[in-house]
Amino acid sequence: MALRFYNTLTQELEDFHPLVDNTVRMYTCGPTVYNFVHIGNFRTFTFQDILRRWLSYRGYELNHVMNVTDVDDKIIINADKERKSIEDYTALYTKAFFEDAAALRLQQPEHVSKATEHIPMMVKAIEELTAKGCTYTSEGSTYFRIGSFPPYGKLSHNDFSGMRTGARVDVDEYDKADARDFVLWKARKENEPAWDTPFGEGRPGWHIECSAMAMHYLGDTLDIHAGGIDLVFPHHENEIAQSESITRKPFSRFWLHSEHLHIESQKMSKSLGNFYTLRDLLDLGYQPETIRYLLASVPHRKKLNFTFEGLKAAAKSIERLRDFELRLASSKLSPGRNEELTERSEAAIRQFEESMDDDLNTAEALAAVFEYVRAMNTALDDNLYLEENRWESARVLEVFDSVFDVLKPTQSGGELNDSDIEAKIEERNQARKARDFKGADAIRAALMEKGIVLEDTKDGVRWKRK
RNA sequence: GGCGCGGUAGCCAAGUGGUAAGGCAGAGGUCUGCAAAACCUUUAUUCGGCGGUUCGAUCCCGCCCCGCGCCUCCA
Repeated sequence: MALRFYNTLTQELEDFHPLVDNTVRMYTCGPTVYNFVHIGNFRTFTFQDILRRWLSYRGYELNHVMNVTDVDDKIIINADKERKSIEDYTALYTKAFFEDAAALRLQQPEHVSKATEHIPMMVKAIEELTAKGCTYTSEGSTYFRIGSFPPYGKLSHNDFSGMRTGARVDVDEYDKADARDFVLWKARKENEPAWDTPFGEGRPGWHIECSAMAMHYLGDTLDIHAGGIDLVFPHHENEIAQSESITRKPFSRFWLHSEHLHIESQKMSKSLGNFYTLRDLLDLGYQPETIRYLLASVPHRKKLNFTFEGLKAAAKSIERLRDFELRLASSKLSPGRNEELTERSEAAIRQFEESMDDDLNTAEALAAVFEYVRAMNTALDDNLYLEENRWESARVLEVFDSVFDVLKPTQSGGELNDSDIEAKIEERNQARKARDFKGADAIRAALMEKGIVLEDTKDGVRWKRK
């Protein structure tokens, strides 16, 4: 089965191929850096990371642009409250965002583009729109005239004809000709950052930022545009209106949207106050990869209900896979190859690939891995697993981890280094040999105290960090 | 009201017109000096409700109930 994605634009699953050569031109809406982003936001960024990794796995080159919105209403208000400059204020949260993203093992897009560094591209885009008669000005601000773009609503599948009015409608503090119109350029206000342009001093509206930067780096037509589902309307709809009005070409071939992270059956959001940041969860003692696993384990088009029970389950799931990895590495195996297991390994990879190809069905892909692990454990128990099968299983885990990236522990730390631990274990083995179980148990307990778990197996003692 | 998504075991959740993946938790077992850990087995006659289509529906259609999202900023 070919790689396919559900496209919000067509509301269908479609086979995916890049338009030009082997490179996927992709744009994703990044954070607005007015605060710490929460793990609901990171669900979307984790989805985008899984998408990236799977496209890479499938042999495509990536040209991925993510914006950072570093000038907007909230930023201006918050920075003012804290009496910081916009630059200092956004620098803080931009840094925090990328630290958190790194902790979650999110790959960096090829281009991270800050809005404030791309004002000329936005100005050019607005001028082009004006030349095409798609704009008007009102009280110093420039607006996009929705009436000039008949397909408006094609992404969100909304029919806006009922809202079409000739009357002037006052919405917010701006004066628009039509309720649907949106601002391209906001007139300068007192104490706000502003850029001088042919159409007046001011700052960009949110939507033009993404259109301008996407087209600047990726050309007229993108292969994929992705973001959270709440951006479908109006943000992505507006991007289409702007870009396609300029180019008269499709702005993006595929639109991929991820569902929300819920908490107690409600959208996790800043405004509801029901959110956790990554830092919150790390402070509670959870590992970043546990959160990554949880966010990645449910397919992106499904709502995911966040619970601490779910988080603990994620941690245990990772542990099960790491235990298998450790068992593989530490088992004494007879020489040879079990062909049946070889086939089983190939089948596992095939199932994993087919699941991921199917609109990134991570839940099904995980099932393939866990079924495989159980089968191999059983074979190990029954001494049917042979030396030559070892690398095949390693390959299965490698494929899995090239996407999920959770097997390597984040903390290699702890007070004891490996050789200290090995020495203690040897000490305990001597005590056991001498039937000094009290002494042996004391060593075991001391290690346990430091987070080192010992397992007595038929192949000797195995240990891991808890 | 319009548009969109969903309701599957205690929890998180796949999935298919032919009789329910996987993970966690629970129960049993194996291993062990004991333990822990690990591993194995097991757990839904049933997929929100009612009709319909069909030889057969959890999966298709209709209606209803419930939850969520967007329609203003929002991942």
